Amino acid sequence: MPKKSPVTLKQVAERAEVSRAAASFALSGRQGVSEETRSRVLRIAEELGYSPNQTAQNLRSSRTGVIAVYLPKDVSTLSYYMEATFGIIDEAEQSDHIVTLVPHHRTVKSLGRLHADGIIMLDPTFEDPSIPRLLGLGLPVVSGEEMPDPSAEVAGQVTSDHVGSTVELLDHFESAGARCPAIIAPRERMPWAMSVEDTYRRWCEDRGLTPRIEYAALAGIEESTRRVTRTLLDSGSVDAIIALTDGSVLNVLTSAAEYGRTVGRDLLVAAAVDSPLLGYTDPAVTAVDLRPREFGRTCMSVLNRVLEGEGSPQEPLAEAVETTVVYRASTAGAR
Amino acid sequence: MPKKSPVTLKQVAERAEVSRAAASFALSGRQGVSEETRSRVLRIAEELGYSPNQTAQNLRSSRTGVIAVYLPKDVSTLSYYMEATFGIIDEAEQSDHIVTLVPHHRTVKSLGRLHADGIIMLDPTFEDPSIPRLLGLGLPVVSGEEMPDPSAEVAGQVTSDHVGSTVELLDHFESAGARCPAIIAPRERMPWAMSVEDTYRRWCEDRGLTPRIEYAALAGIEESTRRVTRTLLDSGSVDAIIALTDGSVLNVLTSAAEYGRTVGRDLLVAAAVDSPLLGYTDPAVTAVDLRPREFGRTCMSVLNRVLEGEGSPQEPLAEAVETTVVYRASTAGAR
DNA sequence: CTGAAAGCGCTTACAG
DNA sequence: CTGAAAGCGCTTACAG
Repeated sequence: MPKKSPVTLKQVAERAEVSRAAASFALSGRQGVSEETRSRVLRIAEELGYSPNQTAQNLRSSRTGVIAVYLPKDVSTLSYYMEATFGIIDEAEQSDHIVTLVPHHRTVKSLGRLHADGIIMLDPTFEDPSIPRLLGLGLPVVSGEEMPDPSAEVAGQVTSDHVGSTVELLDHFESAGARCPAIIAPRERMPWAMSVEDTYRRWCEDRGLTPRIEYAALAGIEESTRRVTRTLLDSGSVDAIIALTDGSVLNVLTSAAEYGRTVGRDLLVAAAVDSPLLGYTDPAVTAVDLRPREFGRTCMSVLNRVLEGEGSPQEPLAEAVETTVVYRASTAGAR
Repeated sequence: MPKKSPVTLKQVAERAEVSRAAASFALSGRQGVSEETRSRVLRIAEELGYSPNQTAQNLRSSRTGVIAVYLPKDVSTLSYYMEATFGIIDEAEQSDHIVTLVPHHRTVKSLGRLHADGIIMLDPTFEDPSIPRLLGLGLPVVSGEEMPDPSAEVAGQVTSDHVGSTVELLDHFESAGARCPAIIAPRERMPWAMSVEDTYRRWCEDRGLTPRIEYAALAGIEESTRRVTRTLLDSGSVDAIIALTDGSVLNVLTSAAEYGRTVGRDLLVAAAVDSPLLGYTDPAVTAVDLRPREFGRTCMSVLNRVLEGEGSPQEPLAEAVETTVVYRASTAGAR
């Protein structure tokens, strides 16, 4: 296939017998050109298959046309992030931005080469050294879930109601007969997970229960989840578990089986993040649907508003995305 | 944070008291500037935190700096694609490209606005209407796994040895005592899956066995996998199953349990794609490690060679990535 | 070894 | 209502 060189504005203008400026005005819908000329230019542009050179447009408007998305490390098994990323992509099309993923191994130096109009950080973690570096780039940042450092100057923030969903899950456990719920949280401390954790602690406190919290590292989450699940089950009394990630909950099921526990009857299990897998495990697992696609779209639409000048570091834009608990067999209870 | 406008070449040149051209030469390591001048320019660039404006460079060199990656639809649960994408990203940094994902809903029109230097298609499927459109853009394409239409003019192709790994799995089944293996393939026809299927058919034929093949759609793969697994188990004779995707194999495990079959003993199960989950299910599932990260890197390095002028539609570049079967408890066999 | 100039494709004040 | 010109930041032939 011969690399046909793309049609330029100049060619459209020549064919339409107007100046490039006039052609540009016609295409952009700007005033200053007669209706007749405009429609002619549009028709010719269509015929020629003209598509403006984004690079030139970007240079002219001194923007990059790029949105950088930063995900936590070691999350390839979590469909949440892929869904959220596609949500961002959907919305980014509206503002003619392309979306690129920031690799994790980046050094300070290579980060300096990251040219973007804005950054979306999903689930920023406390220990991640890239986060301050990314913030230091001086680009507008929208965080999906809270920033680990609340003083970080983000232009916008999108959150889910983890407090509400956690209370709902715990109340559901309780009404299904559980008396000693535990949670398994990611070792990497992320604000959303800590919010779940805090909510859980408070819920326990209100009832005079001792919280039972175990941590599993995201790198090798399967292995560590199995280990901590055993720890929880060894203790004997635990009768319900919330695993914070969708992948790890599978390992809770497996470990439970080894202990002769029947999930959904004498051990209730739920996940703080839903995934397509969880509807079809045995038993199917109750989980919180965080609507990752919508979450991603919301992050990007907030960023678009920021890029248009809304919000400020003092008054960051904030949005929340609805969540829903999806009840399945794993929390049916003994009755 | 005040949006500090980035340092330009002009500023570096002025500080170094040379022309922009000289500064450019110094930075690019090109001849035509004294060593002394070069080191001074480099030092000043460093001091000022200069980073060339990619957009301007791209415009100048009439490239976009963008690689578009196209994934099959409905694969968010498959870690393979996320890993492969990050592999592509790693390698794309070498050639100063950023990587963007192509959304699926794109119309012909919006595809026209896809400005990229090249396209990497992972696991192109037969029925996907976007594929001919993407090919029609006239950009160099590297396909990860074969193209559905072998006459499609791709500039490069990266494959895994599915024939070898499938035979290895089947032989392993056989030596573990299985006599009637079946496979569950994605309904969306992809060349790699068909290659597994063909290999399976031939393997059966060689032994006078009747092939047992069921199909599961990627959209809702969990549900359909359970259904077809039941179909296979209802028949009674099936004693081994290869599920082609990592997500669906979990549903095979679940369904098997419902039928009172003990996976790893009276039912052997394996997956044609490994994932971190499979090492920690109960039992752990034998699977083919396709080295997705390396696969992605290879796709991008092939594309880089194409962009540098290697290969041609008549003589596309071809690379293969090694695979390894990872043996786990699900195929241990009765002995 | 270095500088002045042209140009990548676009948009937008500024004159007419 | 339209055209000529400048400029986004860079690179590279072309003169000196």
